[in-house]
Amino acid sequence: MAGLRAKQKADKTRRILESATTLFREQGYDSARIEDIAEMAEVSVGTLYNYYQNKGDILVATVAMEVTEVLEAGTRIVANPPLNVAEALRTLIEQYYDHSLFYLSKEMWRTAMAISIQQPETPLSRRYTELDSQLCAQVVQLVQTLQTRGVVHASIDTQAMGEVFFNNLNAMFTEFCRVDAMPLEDLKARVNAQHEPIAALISTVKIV
Amino acid sequence: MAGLRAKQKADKTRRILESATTLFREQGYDSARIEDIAEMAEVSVGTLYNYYQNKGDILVATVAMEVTEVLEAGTRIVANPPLNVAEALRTLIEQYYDHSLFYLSKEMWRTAMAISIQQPETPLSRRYTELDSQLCAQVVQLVQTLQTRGVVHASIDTQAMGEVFFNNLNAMFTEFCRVDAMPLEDLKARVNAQHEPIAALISTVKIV
DNA sequence: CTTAAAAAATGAACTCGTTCAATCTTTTTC
DNA sequence: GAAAAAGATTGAACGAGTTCATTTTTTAAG
Repeated sequence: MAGLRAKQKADKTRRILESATTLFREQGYDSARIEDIAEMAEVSVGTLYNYYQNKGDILVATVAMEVTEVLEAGTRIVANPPLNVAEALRTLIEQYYDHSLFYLSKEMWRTAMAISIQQPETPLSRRYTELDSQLCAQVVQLVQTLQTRGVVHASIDTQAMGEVFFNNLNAMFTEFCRVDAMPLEDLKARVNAQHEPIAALISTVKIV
Repeated sequence: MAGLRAKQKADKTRRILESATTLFREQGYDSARIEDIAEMAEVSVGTLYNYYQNKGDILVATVAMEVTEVLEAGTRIVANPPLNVAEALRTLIEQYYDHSLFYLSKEMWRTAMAISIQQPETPLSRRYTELDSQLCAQVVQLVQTLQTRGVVHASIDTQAMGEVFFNNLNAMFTEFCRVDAMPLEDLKARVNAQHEPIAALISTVKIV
């Protein structure tokens, strides 16, 4: 039996991640004790620490899964975007936002963001930062594509423009997570209100 | 002696804050133990907890001091800004950035940001968020003033534009704090590269 | 000035994330 | 197939933030 250990390892990795995610959602990150996660995953506390460096890493692993899926869905939109700046931006961003609460609660997002800021040198925080860069690159790519297709003025610096759009949508998402009472629709409306006038500025298609 | 207690209280509050800030800077936030902070401030651990809710609150108190000073300095710039969009933005933002490392190290900023995201309901985190809003309002005010003075196109939505500028400068500052090796000058240059093309777009003064 | 009430200070005890020496299981070697 | 080597598991012990019943200090009342 060549892969016995490998199989057991994969199984335990999954069980720990699932148990943790369940408990994080049910009782919140802080209240979910490592001991409880280990018990639910049917491993000892020590074993859990052989699979994840620390409590935060378990959470960031879920985030990585989440962002990876969003990136993939985004690729399709960027490849063939609506030929209207405001609408294209809105489509991509709503895609991001709609997916964001699939695996993670607001509280889990807040904790993940906090960890990635506070300990930027841990492997999983590096991964988080890298995924963020990829999301940013995707927004830049969208603006670039729109320029190539002639709906964004040729004079526009697509790199600068895309980065600013991304930093804004990201900051607004952070605020959304901060305020438990804010619904997704408010977030979308507010970001759209910010981006629409700028989209009009850089668009070749003028609305009368 | 009417104000004996009040005087002692103020004195202890200050001593705790100073001791904590010193130790945070010297050994980093995590390594500075509450026990050591209490000892340096010449109070017991229990007393320290009568003055601050938890370790993070001591740090956020320092941040509040920092941001308050920056806001004040910003008021002067906004009242009488350079009559050139890119330059006005650059002046205000460099003011923010230059002051940012006066009381706090990058590591302290990271921790403070992490706390304010993760526990948004604590009183001092609310204060942090409020100060952030004020900074944002100041950037919006700058764009507004520039529009009133005729250097920003009348058609521009100054609220949206200011918010986007602020979210961007804030996101870039966060990244600056994440990367220990990044010098202040790089941060300024990068933000300027992002804002300059947008400034040109909204400016009435065209550069040939 | 004495005494009662209120406020503040104290530090031992508690919690929970994390570590690591000892033990057990799987794989490899001959 | 037995023995040795490598890998994985375990849970008691540790450290640091936080709490709270008790003690001490200050203020107010008579």
